[in-house]
Amino acid sequence: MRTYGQYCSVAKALDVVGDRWTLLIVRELLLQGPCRYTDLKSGLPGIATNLLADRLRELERAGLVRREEAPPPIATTLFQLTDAGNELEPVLDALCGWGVRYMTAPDEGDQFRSHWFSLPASLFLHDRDPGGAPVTIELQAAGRPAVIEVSGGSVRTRLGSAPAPDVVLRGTPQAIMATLTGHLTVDQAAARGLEITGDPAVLARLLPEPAAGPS
Amino acid sequence: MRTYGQYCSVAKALDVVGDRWTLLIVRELLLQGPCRYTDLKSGLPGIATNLLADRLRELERAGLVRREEAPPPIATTLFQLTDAGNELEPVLDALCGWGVRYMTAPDEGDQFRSHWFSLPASLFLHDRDPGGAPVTIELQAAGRPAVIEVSGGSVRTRLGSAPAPDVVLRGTPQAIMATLTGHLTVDQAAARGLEITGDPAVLARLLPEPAAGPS
DNA sequence: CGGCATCCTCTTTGATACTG
DNA sequence: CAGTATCAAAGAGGATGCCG
Repeated sequence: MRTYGQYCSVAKALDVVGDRWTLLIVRELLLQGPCRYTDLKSGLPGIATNLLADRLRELERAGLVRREEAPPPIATTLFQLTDAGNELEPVLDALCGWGVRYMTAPDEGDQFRSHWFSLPASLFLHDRDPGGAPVTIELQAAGRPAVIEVSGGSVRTRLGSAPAPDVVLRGTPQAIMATLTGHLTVDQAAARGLEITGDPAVLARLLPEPAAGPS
Repeated sequence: MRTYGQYCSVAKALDVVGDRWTLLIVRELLLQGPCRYTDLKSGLPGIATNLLADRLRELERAGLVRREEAPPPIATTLFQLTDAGNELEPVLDALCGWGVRYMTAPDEGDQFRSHWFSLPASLFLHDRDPGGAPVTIELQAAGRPAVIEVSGGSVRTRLGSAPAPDVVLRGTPQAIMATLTGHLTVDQAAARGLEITGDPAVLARLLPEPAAGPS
């Protein structure tokens, strides 16, 4: 394990989570909760299997990940974050917030997974009416649908469908992302192909004030 | 430039700043302001010079760093962060906050620079009496002294000495770090060799509530 | 299938030396 | 001062094999 050899908090943090893929593995475990090896691999398109195994071992040694042998009938290994691992969430949030500037059009060949909407959703959506009735928004992009559930002022996202969502957003990951992050207004997004059905007031309650310039 | 190929804000951020040394270079430019190549190298003990040159080029191409040829009489190149670069501060803050858990004893051979106190200082010190008189605290560890300046509720740190500091902390980087982050109370730190001179009330005004367990 | 380990190639890094 | 050049070592990526 190569370290920076600097007595600095940032350098020490990067000694532990600065290796390639490491923070993305933490992202998966944060967003998905306890995961099987195969779940991790499919949530991390592009990772080499030996690298995933290596990193999981390192994360375990560092005390960020705990490995649990689920008993039969499950009979599989589950990987989950420890407290120290969960406490990386502010780091992921900050990176997510800084990285949205690059979330314009996907690059050629970019992969996408619906649960990746979770971080931007909780980072950018805020309930302006925390006492109001709970609402759900279904997101339909490539792959599986996702649901944003808002209640009591908290915003949570999970994979799956809602029985009767208040709003459905259907379109490319890019269009949905731009709407969630406030990069496009609802009208602008609709004009670019985002299908919006349901109650517009729910979106007005949650979406951030859109930024100045369009695009 | 190797990318993760994932349409996710975190992955896109790491595509840009995820390489080894990159975030530490940003740290230096954030803490030190515009820097000469040599200043950067001495603030990044352990970096290979070709790697520093490579990274600076990449950071410039990515629009995080601007290179400026200072005219004579200075006649040197200055590297400074652009707005996009400066906006990485929340990422550095989050990493710093998460990394303090590893700031126990320095590892064998760890290097230290006094300006590295800046991040923990602004992260952990808070002025409980923002209307009170401005105060300064001088930190004397290895290398050059540093000064924490508190006024109008803001906490700033710079290299150098204060003419008449309200408090002087003198000791190992570890002892000072533990005190600033609230890992040790003033009394505990003093018992472990930290020399504290000046007005104790100033520290009480600024230091965080110390955590439960000692060490 | 789930959870890796091995083998091989290619790229990145680190250390050192040298230059305008 | 601000890098470039060189080279060995480490790490990443990809394919495939193995074992319960």
